[in-house]
Amino acid sequence: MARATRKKKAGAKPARSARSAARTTAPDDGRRRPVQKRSLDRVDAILDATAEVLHDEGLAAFNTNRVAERAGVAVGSIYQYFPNKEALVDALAMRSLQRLDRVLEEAGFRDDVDPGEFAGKWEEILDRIIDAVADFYRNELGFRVVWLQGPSAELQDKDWEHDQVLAERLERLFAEPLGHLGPARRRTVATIVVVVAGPLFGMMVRVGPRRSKTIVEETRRLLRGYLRSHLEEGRGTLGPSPS
Amino acid sequence: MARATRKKKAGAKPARSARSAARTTAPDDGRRRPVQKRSLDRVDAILDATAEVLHDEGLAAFNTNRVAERAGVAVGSIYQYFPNKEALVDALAMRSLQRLDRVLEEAGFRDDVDPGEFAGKWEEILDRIIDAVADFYRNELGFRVVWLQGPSAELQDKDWEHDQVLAERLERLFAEPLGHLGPARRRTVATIVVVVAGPLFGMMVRVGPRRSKTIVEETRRLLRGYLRSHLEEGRGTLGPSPS
Amino acid sequence: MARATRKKKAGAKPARSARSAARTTAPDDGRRRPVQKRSLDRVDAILDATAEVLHDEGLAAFNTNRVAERAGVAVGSIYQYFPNKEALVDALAMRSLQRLDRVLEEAGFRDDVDPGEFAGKWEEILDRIIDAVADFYRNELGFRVVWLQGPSAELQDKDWEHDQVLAERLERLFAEPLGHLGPARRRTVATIVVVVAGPLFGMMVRVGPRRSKTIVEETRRLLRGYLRSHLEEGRGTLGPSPS
Amino acid sequence: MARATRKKKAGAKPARSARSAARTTAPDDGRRRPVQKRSLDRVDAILDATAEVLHDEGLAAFNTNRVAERAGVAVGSIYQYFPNKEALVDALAMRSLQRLDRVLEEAGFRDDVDPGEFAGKWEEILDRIIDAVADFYRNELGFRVVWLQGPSAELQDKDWEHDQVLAERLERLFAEPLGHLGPARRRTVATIVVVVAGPLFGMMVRVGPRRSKTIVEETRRLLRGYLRSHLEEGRGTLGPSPS
DNA sequence: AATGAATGAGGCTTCATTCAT
DNA sequence: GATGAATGAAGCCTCATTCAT
Repeated sequence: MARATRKKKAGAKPARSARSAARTTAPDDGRRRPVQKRSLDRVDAILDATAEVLHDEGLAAFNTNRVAERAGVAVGSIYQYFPNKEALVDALAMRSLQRLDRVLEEAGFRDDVDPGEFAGKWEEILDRIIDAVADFYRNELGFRVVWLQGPSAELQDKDWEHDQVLAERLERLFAEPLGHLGPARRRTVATIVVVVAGPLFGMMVRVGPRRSKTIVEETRRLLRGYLRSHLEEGRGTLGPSPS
Repeated sequence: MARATRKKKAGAKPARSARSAARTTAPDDGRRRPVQKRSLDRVDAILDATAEVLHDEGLAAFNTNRVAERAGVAVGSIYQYFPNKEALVDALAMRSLQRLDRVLEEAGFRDDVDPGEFAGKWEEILDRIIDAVADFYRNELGFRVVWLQGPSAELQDKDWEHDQVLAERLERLFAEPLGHLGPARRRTVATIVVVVAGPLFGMMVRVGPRRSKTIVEETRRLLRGYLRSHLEEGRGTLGPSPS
Repeated sequence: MARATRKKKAGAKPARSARSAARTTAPDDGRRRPVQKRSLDRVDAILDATAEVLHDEGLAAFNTNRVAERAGVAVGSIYQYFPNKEALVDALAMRSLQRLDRVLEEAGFRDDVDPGEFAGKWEEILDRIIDAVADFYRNELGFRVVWLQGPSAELQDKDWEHDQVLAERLERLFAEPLGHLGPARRRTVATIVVVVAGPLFGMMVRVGPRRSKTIVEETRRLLRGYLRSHLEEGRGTLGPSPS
Repeated sequence: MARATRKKKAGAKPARSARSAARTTAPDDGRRRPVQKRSLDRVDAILDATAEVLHDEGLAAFNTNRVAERAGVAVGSIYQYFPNKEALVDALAMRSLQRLDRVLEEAGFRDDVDPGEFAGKWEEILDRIIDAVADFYRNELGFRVVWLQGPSAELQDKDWEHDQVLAERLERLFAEPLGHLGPARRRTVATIVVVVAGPLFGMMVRVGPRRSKTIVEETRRLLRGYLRSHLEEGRGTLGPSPS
């Protein structure tokens, strides 16, 4: 959940937590509502405004006054919840990351899944993930904006950490079928899958819907193929040929 | 998602690592000019300083006075050659891109190559490219800094355009063997190869040399596998199995 | 020139040393109220907090929120009792001044003393005053803080006025033995005694207890000597020599 | 001499030193010119403006924009020479202190004076000092303003240090005739003389010229008397009686 | 052409004060 | 009365850009 990053000297009154991460992706009623509506509380409003400003006007035009204006609050209110300008971007990033996690989990990429079970249907899950994340990239304004535009060194670290978490999860789920690779290589393989996916989703957003569809298919092929090549090697010389 | 990680903060003028990639590798005309040195003219010095400041101190600390100081010139001199601050980053980006092009061409990824000939030895060329670009990423400070760190919207456009150029070239070289794909899809496939390569090279730089080697191998496998899967499909049911 | 030295910076809630000097020493009415405690009512709590903040964190860090926090009340409550920030410092100053007056009166420096009687034992009373005031300076946090640190122009006026009141009282008590001086000069002499005493008390607080004792003695000598020189002049050529 | 206090990160280009401390007090031509004229260079102009603002509008109204305005320079120029607002006050204080030193030295209170010689004419020198310093207090705008109005904790430390320096000098000059006091007590006596003088000079400035004259006389009497009382004690039981 | 001091608009942040609860 | 979140004016400081030397 979005939560102000605070470093103030004195008594920290943590911000009213902004939750409702799922809201974003829940196909409430069939009609996809414009995500990023007027938020429930001020923190969300401020983060939404941050995303909007970054997206609409760019990093250069991103300043506290602009954000306050867009959020419909006074500048001072920003500092009630965030220690400084940078914290805004950080918090937005974290909120997006957590929303992404939610999306991934709903798509079946979860820690609590039985690895054996997962191995049997990973291709199906991969498909669902691709669709869900593509959707997420399209709708979560903050995500594109922060991660593709102006990540600070700290954010890049956070991003890398998050990638590692996802890679670990992937690794765990494939631990057995990829057992023939050493743990180090297995980890690298998992990381590559995670890392490579990013720009592909980015492409999907950038291009029109028609081409986007093609990219989804190619992403599927690329990732499936890569994983399969490793899985088959583990299974012996002869595996079933891919469709 | 993953991008380059940067950590250093201030001071510590690191080995002025910008090494004029183009010149370095091109024994242009017999007369070897002093390579690996402080740049020959002011513009280069300024761009080198730009890269250094961005790399060592981050986007936030990047300003004209800092650059002038690092470059050993007066602020005013910057404005002799560049209309404004942004132009510095743009120029650095373009210089890096040109150097990358040079590296790619030297590795055999050229427009003037005969497509037929290329088809026969593409895997070998791909390997050479991977090695060469990995090297480039490691050594060209400006490249990492600008492209992996804080690309503005404009730069992202430039980056995308450059990717398109490379994708077109790739597409042309593979025009015949990938003929069974429509031109649109063929273009997408080529673009994906180009786009996906970026973060992989980024990883190579980020991690230690040992793991970097593994990533190179996996990159090879990923890209070869992807291209091969398309190539084989075009060749009929049975293609020669890969080594 | 010399003024109180302050060093501490943040945190470290020191023993809430404000001790309601007036109450402390005045067994007002038989009912002993809890002394040396957190102040009894909000106004006192707020003024105590004002003194603490000024003392511990300095004038720059002195603000209404900080005071409210330290006092354990809401900012709004400050405005229940004080019209604005400045009024806090003013009120603290006045409270300290009143406490000082009380101390002086207890030491025998009173308006209701008979001048004749006073003339006979002024040296003894002066000694008592010096001891009592030195004590007061040491214990009354607010006093040091406000008067020795950053008195505004207005406060300086108040200080000056208070000095005048004390000087008048001194003048009245010495009216007869100093009759040979004109009233104007008599007034100046009295003022000088009062004004000069301030920094001497300041020194006593600043230095260690050993040196403080020496300063007390020298202060005694300085003031006694000064007053005596005028008194003797009035008494004719030959006065009894001092011990 | 006034000199910008700089703490900048990078290459410190010390400000154009502002000298001409003496100018202030030199009775050039009999007519006392309004001291604090338009200064010779920017640093002096800025410090003069600082003094003026502090004096005319008070500490509360003292802000960088106001100073820049008064000095007739851009805000940015202040930061060319001073790291921050506080440094302005510090520098002003130091400039004044150094001018005071100059005045004291011209009045004969110097380190290079022979102690024996000094002992013979100390009363005369004391008179000259009192006159000169009284003059200085009256004319050196910055001095009154900084030392009597808003000294920060740091400034108070500096002030105390300066007092110590003067006290040491005094002690040295009186080393022999006050030999009967231990060094510690001798030091205290000297310090008291220095410390007590401050508020007396302050008074001289505050009151009208008539009363000021009286205060000068009383100051003379107070300090002479105090020093004499110690000197005579050292000289045996019977010393020549003072005039 | 080179220099770098000067400029001043603009951005970040603080904090006195208000006022709805 | 008490509370403390909200407000937004005001102040500090930075830094892109100019221009006299």
